[in-house]
Amino acid sequence: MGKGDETKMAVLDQAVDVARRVGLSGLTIGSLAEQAQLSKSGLFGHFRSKEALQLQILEHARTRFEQAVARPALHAPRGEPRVRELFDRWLRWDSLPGGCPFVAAATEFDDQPGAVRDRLVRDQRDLFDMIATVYRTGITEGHFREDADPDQFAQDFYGIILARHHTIRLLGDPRAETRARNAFETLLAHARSTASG
Amino acid sequence: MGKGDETKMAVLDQAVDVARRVGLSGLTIGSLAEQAQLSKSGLFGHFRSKEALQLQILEHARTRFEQAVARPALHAPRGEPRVRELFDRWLRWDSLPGGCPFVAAATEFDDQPGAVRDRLVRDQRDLFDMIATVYRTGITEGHFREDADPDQFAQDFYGIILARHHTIRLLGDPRAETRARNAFETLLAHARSTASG
DNA sequence: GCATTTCGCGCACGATCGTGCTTTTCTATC
DNA sequence: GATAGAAAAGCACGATCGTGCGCGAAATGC
Repeated sequence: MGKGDETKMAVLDQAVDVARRVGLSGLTIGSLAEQAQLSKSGLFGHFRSKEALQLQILEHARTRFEQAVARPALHAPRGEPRVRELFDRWLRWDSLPGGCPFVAAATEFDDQPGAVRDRLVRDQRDLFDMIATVYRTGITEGHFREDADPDQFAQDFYGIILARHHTIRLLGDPRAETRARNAFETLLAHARSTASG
Repeated sequence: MGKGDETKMAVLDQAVDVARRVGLSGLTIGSLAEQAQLSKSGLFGHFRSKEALQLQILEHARTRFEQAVARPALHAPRGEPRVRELFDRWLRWDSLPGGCPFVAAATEFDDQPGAVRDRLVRDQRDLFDMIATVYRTGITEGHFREDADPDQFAQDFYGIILARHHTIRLLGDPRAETRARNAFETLLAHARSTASG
């Protein structure tokens, strides 16, 4: 990896952190350059436009998410343990300073058509699919009821995370963490085959 | 109401709609003036700064929310019917073009200290308190279990709404609506005294 | 160790941002 | 219908936005 890619990666690393706090459009090239200790044009040279920068930030964030959440979760035993690991790691991911960058980006771009939104949609869809898939393996493992809808589970799963995200980040209520875990336990209990009804 | 307040209200009406789509900081005075068919300075004169404008947009949005969601819900019979009415109207509120403006503003400002954030925190807290209170009356009415935590219910309630918000607005998946209602029914079933365990 | 590519900086551009000041146009009151 | 006061427009400001060009410095390949 040459010098160029090296600084580019360093910039993207910081950019993802900034995007967590101010979002993808709140992020400005000037301020990002200042934080990276680069000139505005020096930084700009690595990306050919702001939109390209935003896209690469998303891509970089996705890589980080896969490293920190998705891939490790898949190393847990199939079924309920894997679902738990996924949830646990997701909460930690969202607990990093600024929260999950995808949540910020999603609310920013859900009404602004373009390449960024398209990319975001793809990522979000993959996220949902992953939850549903992990849940499905729990069904085949016999941990969960067979008559359950994995997509329903995915949306419920994500709702718990989102509610905690909002409650902690805006209200700063630390009990949101416990409530999220409570909700998750209830969700699991409802999904377990032994609790089927 | 003089001419001034009249146009001011008209501006705020449009501003809330714009804020639903682009948020409070995405909103620019120039574009808002253009949409309101006013000159930039003509519009600006009604508010003394952009922050003041943002605060008044929030205030206006809150008024609208109370008219469309909170107050009508309180006219429903105490207990479960009231909770249902609240949920139903909230979904309709979030289904207006651009979605709930508070969701957009919350993710925008949860990391930016200032008067806007303070105001937002107060509103969000009131929202949560309202859900919890409505739920509490359901306990005293004997509709819900007595050993339930109203704050837990509030967070779960809001999570269902948020998940639907994200899924519909970004992924455009119409099934999110049904899933949200399913989740709500499950939440209620779990809260009912007859389903206590 | 030199030649060549790459990288980063300085500078400048047009546009737009939020915000004031001054003037004109409209409203409301007598 | 004249007049005082409010409302809106016109215009300009400094700042910052994203973006381009050209040059020196640094890294890379032979």
